[in-house]
Amino acid sequence: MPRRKLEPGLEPNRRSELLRAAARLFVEKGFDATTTRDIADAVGMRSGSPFYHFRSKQELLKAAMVEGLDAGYARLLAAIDGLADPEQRLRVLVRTHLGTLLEGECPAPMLLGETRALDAAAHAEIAAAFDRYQVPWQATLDELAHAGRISSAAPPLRLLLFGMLNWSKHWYRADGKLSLDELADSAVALLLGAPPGARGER
Amino acid sequence: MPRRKLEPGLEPNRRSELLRAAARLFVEKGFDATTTRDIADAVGMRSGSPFYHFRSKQELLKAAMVEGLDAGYARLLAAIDGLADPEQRLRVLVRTHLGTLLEGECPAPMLLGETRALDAAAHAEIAAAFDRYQVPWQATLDELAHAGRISSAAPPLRLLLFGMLNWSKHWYRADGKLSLDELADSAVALLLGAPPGARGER
DNA sequence: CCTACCGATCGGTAGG
DNA sequence: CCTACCGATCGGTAGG
Repeated sequence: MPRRKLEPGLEPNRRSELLRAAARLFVEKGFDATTTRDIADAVGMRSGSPFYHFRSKQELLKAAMVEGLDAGYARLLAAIDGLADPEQRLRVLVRTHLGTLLEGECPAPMLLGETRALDAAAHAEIAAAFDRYQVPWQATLDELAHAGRISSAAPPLRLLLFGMLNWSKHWYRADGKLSLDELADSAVALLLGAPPGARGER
Repeated sequence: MPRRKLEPGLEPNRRSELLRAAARLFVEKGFDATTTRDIADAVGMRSGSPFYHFRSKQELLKAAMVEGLDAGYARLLAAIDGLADPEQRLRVLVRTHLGTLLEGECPAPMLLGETRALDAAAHAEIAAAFDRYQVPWQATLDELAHAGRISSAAPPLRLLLFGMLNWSKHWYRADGKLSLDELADSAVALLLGAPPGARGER
C-alpha cells in the first residue's frame, strides 16, 4: 500500500499546499477575485474541501500572511547570522527581503493591502508578525545611526525603507536588465548616500 | 422650475461624482469588493444607473485612474511653477504628491494594484498617464544629479522614491504625531542625505 | 436615470 | 476530503 489517499488531516502537507497556493493566487489576482474554488483547483481538491482545513477564506489569508512573515523572518535571521558590521547587515537584510518579495512563494508584504477583508483579531495577529519581522531592521538602523552613517533612525525612516523595497513588486521584472543585487545596491546607496570612503570595502 | 431632475447626461457633474465615489470606494475596499451598487448608493442612484454613464465597472476604474493622475499632474505643475532650484522643487513635488495621496480624493497610485482586472488597452492608457506624471520628477532628479546633489538619477532611483512615498498610504495616519510636512522632509532627507551646508537654506 | 430582472458565480454547509 | 446543494449577491441589460 503505497500511500493512503484517505485519512485526511493526517497529511500536514495539504494544509501548507493550500496556504502556498492561496498566497500565490491572492498576490496574483487579489483576495476578492480569488475564489476558494481557484485555490482548491490549484491543489487538486474539490470546491468544498479547503473548508475542511480552514474555517473561512479569511482565515486562509490570515494564516498565509502570518506564516509567510514568520518564514521570512527566519530567513532573515539565518542570513545575517554572524554579521557584525551594521552596513553589511543592512545590505543583507535588503537583499534577502527583496528575494522573499520578488522570487519567493509568499510575498507577504504585498498582501498587506488585502487585509481590509479581515477582522480586528486577525489584524492583531498580522501586526504582531510584522513587528517580529521588523526587529532586526530597527536594530540595524539604530546601530547605523549610532555609528553616524545615517543622521537618524527614527521610525519614519524604517517605514520609508520598507516602502521603497515593497513597492518594487509593482514594477520590478525578473527578466529585465536590473538584477536583484543591483536593485539592493541602489536601495542601500539611497539610504546611506555614497560610501564615505569613496569606493567602499565591497 | 428649480432644477430638472430628468434630462440625464446634461449634468456632467453626475459623471465626475460617480468617478470620485468609485475612486474612494476602490481605495477603501478594493476593486472587487466594491460593488457597482455601492457606487450607485454613494451618489444616490439606483443599482443599474452607473451603467448609463460607464460601460462597465472596469471602465469606471480606468477613468478614475487616468483622470485622477492627470488632475494630480496639473496640481504638480501648478505647485512647482517658477521654482528654479531643483532641491526646492523636489521638496514641493514630494509634498504635493503626499497631499494628493493622503489627503486628496483620488489617490490614483494606490489603485495601481487594482488594475489587474483591466485589459491591455486600459493598461496602456493608465501607463501613459503615469508617464506624464513622472516627467517633472525625472527632470528634477536629472538636475539634482547634474548639480552633484545625488550620485545618479538612473530610473531605479525614481521608482524607489515613488515607492517610499506611495507605501506611506499603508501606514500614515493623519491623526498621528507625524505631519505631512515632516514626512515630506524625512523623504527628501533620505534622498539627499544631510544638507551639505549642515542646516540648510530652509 | 429608474424598474425589474436574469444568468452566473460565490462562500459555505450537511452528510457521509 | 467528496457530493450535492443552498442562499445571497453581483455585473449587467431591456425597455421605458
